[in-house]
Amino acid sequence: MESNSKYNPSEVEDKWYSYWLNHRCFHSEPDSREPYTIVIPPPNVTGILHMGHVLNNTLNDVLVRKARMDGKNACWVPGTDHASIATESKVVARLKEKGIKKEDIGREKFLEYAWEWKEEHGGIILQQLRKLGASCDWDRTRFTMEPALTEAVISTFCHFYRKGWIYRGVRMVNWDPEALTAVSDDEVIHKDTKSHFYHLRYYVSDGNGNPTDKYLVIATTRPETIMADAAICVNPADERHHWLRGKKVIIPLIGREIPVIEDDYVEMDFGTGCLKVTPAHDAHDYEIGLRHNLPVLDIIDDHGCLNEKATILVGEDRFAARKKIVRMLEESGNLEKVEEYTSPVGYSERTNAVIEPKLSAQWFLKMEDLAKEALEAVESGRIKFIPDKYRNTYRHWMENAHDWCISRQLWWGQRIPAYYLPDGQIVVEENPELALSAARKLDPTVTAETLRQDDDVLDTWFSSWLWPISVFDPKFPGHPEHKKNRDLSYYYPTNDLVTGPDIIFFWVARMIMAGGEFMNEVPFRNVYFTGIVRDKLGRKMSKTLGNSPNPLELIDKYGADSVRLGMLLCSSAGNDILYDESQIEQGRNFCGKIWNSWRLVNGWRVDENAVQSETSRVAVKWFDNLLSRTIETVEDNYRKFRISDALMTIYKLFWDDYCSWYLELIKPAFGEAVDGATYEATVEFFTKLLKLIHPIMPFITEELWQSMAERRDGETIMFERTPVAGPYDAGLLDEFDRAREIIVGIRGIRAQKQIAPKQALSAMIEGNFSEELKPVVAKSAIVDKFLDAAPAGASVSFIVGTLKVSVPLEGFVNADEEKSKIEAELERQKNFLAGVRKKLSNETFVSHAPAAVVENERKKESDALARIEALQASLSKY
RNA sequence: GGGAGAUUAGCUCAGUUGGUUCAGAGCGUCUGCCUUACAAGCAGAGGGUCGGCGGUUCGAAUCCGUCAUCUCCCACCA
Repeated sequence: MESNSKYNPSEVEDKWYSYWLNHRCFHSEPDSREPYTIVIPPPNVTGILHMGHVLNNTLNDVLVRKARMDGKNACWVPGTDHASIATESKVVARLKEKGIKKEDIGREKFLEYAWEWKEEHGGIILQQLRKLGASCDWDRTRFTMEPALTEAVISTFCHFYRKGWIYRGVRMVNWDPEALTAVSDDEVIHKDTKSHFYHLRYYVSDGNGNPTDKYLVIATTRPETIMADAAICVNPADERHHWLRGKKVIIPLIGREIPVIEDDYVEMDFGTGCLKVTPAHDAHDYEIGLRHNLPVLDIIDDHGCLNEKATILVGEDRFAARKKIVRMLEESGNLEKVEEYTSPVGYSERTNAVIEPKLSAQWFLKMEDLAKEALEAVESGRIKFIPDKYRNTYRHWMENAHDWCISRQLWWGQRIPAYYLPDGQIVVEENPELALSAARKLDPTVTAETLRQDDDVLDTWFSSWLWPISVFDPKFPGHPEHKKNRDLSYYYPTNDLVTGPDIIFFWVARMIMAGGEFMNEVPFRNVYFTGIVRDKLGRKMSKTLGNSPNPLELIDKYGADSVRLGMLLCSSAGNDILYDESQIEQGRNFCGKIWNSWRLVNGWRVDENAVQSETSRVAVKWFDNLLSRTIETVEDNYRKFRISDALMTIYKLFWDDYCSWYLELIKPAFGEAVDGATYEATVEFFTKLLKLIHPIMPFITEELWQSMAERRDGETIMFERTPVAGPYDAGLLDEFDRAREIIVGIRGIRAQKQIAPKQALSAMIEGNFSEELKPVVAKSAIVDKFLDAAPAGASVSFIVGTLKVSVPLEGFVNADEEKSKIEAELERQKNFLAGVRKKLSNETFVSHAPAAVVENERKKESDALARIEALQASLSKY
């Protein structure tokens, strides 16, 4: 086989991905094996791949490929999320380009456009994931808004409605008076805005609706809302206002009486300590209104203009009204003063209009019971969070869970299956036909035309919380048949979920709830939380900063394996990832190293009759033991989800131990052949290394594995078994480490004294050093002779553990220099000894510390003494 | 304002229940090498009183207190 001197990922990656697809290597069907299941966190259907996806899906793929090689029936279900808000705004923007407003074309036509857009651009991200090497079972690809899943979602709504957990309630929404729609909290941008703080006098009523000469002062930024005031509120602990208890005050200009109430919400040292309560136009005020049973008076219409309930300035825009009313208040003597004031004001992301808090009817799902069970699932350890710290966050939220507002004022999504009779009664049914017949039972005159379906759609999370269930069985999850579903009963619960901590409540918690409600079983065992990918300056990646690289360009430039490795290198669980292209370069370098290490071995001439050298024999034995120990470490890393540690462990094994030490030891001299035994061992080691790193670097490992031998069509490294750790001799590994230290020491002397690498040296090793490893030292450090007795001339010596290594260097050594070096080392050792002895002479230490610790101190003492003796012997020569 | 977490080498991070020869890794840095797999490489070297102060302990990077700085989540203040 001929191999290029450089690894070229672009030639290799598409070839093997097609090969895997053609042989359906990613496809899974239930069988007798243990399943290993992951469902993808579904990316937005119109999304494109960014670095966060790369991180998340690389981790998913590593876990899936590892499980597959562990012999499990691995299944990774891909799919996309309809993402109602994000997708709808994209479609709206696209229509806007054509000069079309969504209100003008109506719901049905809009949805046609939206589906068109989805068919055209949807799922691009799934294509992009293939470039990364993701081993998803593409036959199982799902979409949260596909008909079957939509049915499940609708049935789920009906289920909870019938259970009495879904109710209609009033809530403050962010109203965009220009777009005439409610927008989500995420779409509101808070900007510090200069405005004014108006101090207004409210005169106390005499009890008959007439003002007295006493008054209180409130401070407000929105004087145009005073007509909607329902009360004045003060803090009960605020003695300045106790005289107002039980009093009523009169709203300026309109003369309406409102009570003075007390509530802890009011800050005593903010403003004047008096708050005007306007339940219809402020979320907090609404809450206070509920507590004190205040009336709600809505004086602003959908366009942001005052309506007839305001009684004055009717029809005026809210900002125009503000200017006018200030003048009116000034004229009436109610305006005490005006302050400059800067406060955060919410603006619509889409229209930049100032958001108006507006009360509207919304649908809610009761969280109490669901949250309780979902909390227990994590507290009991049935679900593990990695890292564990997120349990606190989760607990805090679950103990304070508000009811879930599940309605959204959008069109792209699953429409709420609630139907209104003309008289306002509501029926909730799975489809319009059922709804009509249910409605007719209440009112026989109802027709399909007069029965009106709710305009809102369901929150996207109301479909994605079913994801781990519905990808396997899209029937309504509460359906009695669903437990018989072969896929669902085999694959559910899934094993691991990899996701970001930002959606722990939106998604993770709710999947746990749905699992508990419908399956009586958690949806996954482990949740691995990734960090957020940031640039190397720690900034979030964003389009506006332009600091987000295009993953596809990176894959093009460096190869998918390099990108995967680069991402994993810096990704300990739960920590933010500071991405830097140099990490991907490191991945590319590693690919080169792997590639070239095989070129070396593959280029050797093998002589089956040659006798294995002692060096090679020891090297093979050592690496075999090391491989076993390292595999054990790697398995442990995987068990603890320490993926970057697993990677680093293999990386060092491959590069340092295998390439730099092992291959250099067994490398035949120029022109010579390698013996058969060594060659076979080396090929086996290399094969194991490829398998170990395959889950992380699937492409290069497949390419090399395929090229190493004749493979049958359809064979793949993907289905090879993870190498297993055999027993190993820890003593041998330790002794080899000592040999390495000796070698590094001698090389260091060589570098320091500028002795040519090829010039052989002799050395004396004093102490108990394995005879077996002397050939290793000889070869790696270019030592041609081991001396038994101290040489007469000048030499340089150093200490490794309890061994003393001396290298005779007549002619290279400055005696004074060496002497002072030894003296310095002697001094250091004496200080060390003194420290150890101080500890040992401390009676409390000896009596309190465990015996093993004391014993170790004694060992330190005797070792130090031995070293001191050796150093003094060297010194005596000078 | 409430909550959570962090601070260890120039950078990014490990450091498992306090105790294994004066704290580890990767990258970067410095020095020397075109040594017949790889200069995207090889060999070698330097680099930290573990954020400050105080405490517990025979013993603290590790436990407690406190201060400082940073990050994230939630609420954003009439």
